[in-house]
Amino acid sequence: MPFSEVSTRRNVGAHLERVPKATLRAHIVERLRLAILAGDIPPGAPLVETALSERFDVSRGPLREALRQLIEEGLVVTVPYTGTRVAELSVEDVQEIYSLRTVLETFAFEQVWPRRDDRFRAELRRRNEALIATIDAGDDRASILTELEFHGLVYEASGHRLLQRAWHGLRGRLQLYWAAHHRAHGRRGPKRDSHDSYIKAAFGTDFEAMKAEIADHMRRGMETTEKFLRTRPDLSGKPKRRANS
Amino acid sequence: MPFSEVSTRRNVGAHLERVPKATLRAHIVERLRLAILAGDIPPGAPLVETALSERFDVSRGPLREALRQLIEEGLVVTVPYTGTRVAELSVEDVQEIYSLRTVLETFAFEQVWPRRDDRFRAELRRRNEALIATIDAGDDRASILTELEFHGLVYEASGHRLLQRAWHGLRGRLQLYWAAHHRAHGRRGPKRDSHDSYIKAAFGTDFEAMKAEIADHMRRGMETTEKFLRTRPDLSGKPKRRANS
DNA sequence: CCACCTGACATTGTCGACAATCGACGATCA
DNA sequence: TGATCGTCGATTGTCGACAATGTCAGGTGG
Repeated sequence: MPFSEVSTRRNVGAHLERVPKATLRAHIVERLRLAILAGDIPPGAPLVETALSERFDVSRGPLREALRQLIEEGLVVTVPYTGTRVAELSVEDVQEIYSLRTVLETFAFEQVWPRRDDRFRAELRRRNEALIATIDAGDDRASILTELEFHGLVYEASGHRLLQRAWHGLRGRLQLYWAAHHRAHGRRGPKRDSHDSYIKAAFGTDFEAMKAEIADHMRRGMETTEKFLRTRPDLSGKPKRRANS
Repeated sequence: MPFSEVSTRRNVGAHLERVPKATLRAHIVERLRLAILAGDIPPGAPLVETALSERFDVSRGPLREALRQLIEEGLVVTVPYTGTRVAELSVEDVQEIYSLRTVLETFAFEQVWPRRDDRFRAELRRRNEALIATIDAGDDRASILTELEFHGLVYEASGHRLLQRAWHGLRGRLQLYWAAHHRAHGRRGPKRDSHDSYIKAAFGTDFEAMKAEIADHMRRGMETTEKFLRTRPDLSGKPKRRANS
C-alpha cells in the first residue's frame, strides 16, 4: 500500500521549498472566482459548463469540480439537470452578512486585544494608509479590496483558523455585493476617513468603545447596502433555489 | 438560449410537489458523510477514490465531486496527486470549534430572545426530554446526535441562514470529534442533567445569565475534549496539510 | 383565448480510459 | 555503511463520449 497509513520515509527534500504542481481545477477556481468577484460575470448570469470549459480551455471534469467549490463558498447556485448561475444577494442576505460580521469581528478583536500587539497595530495603520492611497488614486474597485484587506488583518491577527475561514466566506459574498454595487452606481468606494474612529478605538484602552465602533461601522455599511438594494427590487426577497444537497 | 435569463413560462405543475430527481453525487455525499461522522471511517484513514467508487458502485466522477464537497465542509483533507484522508482534529481545532461556537450560540440566542417565542421554548423542552429519553435508553451514539439537535434548535429559531450554515460546519466537526471520542472511550455521552440550568436560563428573563450559561456549557465541553485529546498526542498539534486551493 | 399535451433541444449527470504525478523500494557507488 | 539515483506501482488528474433530465416552443382541442 504505497499510500501508507503512516509514512516512515525520510523526508529527503524537506529543506527545499515544496512547490506542488498546480492542478487545472485549482487554476480554474481562482480564475472563475476572480471573474465573478470582479463582476465580469454578474450575479444571476448563467454559468454553462460547456461554454466555460471552452473559455478556460479545459474539459468539463475539472470545471465541474471548480464549480462545486464555488457553490460551497456561496458564490454560485445550481439546480440539478437545469443550470448553474452566479449567486444573487437579497436584502436579507446582506443583512445577515453584516450582522454576522459584527459578531465575528468583535470576537476577533477580543482575541487580539489583550495582547497589546504593537506589530498588529502598526500593520493596521499601514493598511489604513494603503487604503487611503488607493482611494486618493480614484480606483474604486481596488479600494474595495483594500478595505477588505484592512478588516481582514484582525482575523489574521486572531490566529483563529476557523474564524478566518468564516471571514473568507463572508468576504467573498461582500465582494460579490460590492461588485454589483459598483457596476450599478459607479464611483462609490469607501470614504477616505471612514476608518478614523475605528483606528482610534483600536489604539485605545476601552474595549466597549471598540465594540461600539465595530457595530457602528457595520451599521453604516448595512445602511448603504440596503439603500442600494431597495432600488433594485429584482435582487431582493427572491427565494433563491439552493439545490446542492 | 433555452436556459434563459428570466423564465416566462407558465408554471403548469406548480401545485404538485417538486421532487427533483436525486443525483448520484448527492447520494454519495450523504452516505460518505454518514460513514465518516458515524466513525465507520475513522479520522486519518485514507479515502482512495477507486475503492470508494467500487464500494458505492459509482464511477469516480460523482465520487470526486462528493469528496470536493466534504473537503469544503472540513471533514476530509487532500493532497494533490497524493491522497485523500478523513480529517483529524487537533486540540487547537477543538478549542477553536468551542470558542467560535460560544460566540455563535450567544448571537443566535440574542436573535430569538426578544421574541419571547413560546413555540421555541416548548420545542426546546421537547428536545431536552427527547435527549433524556435517549440517554436513559443507553444509546450513546444517538445521544450525541440528539444533543446536537437540541442545540441546533436555537440556530433554526434564529431564522438566520448564514448563521445556520456556520453552525452546520461546526456541527460536522463536532460529530467527527465525538465519534472518535466514543470509539476510544466507549460510553461517554452527555449527562442526563447537563442541560437543566441551560433550559432554566433560557426560560428566564436575564440575558446575561443566559450568556454565562452558554459560556459555561461550552467550557465544560471543551474541558472534556481537551482531557481526551491530550491522552492521544497523535491527534494534537499536527500541522495538517490542507491543499485545496 | 386559455389549458393541456407533445416533441425537440439545451444542459447537466455519468461513465470508462488514459495521462501526470508522487512516494517507496531497491540498486548503485563512494 | 550511508547516501544518492533510477525505476515502478499506486493514486489522483484530465479528457471525450454518451445518457438522463428539465425547459421551452408549437400545436391541438375546448
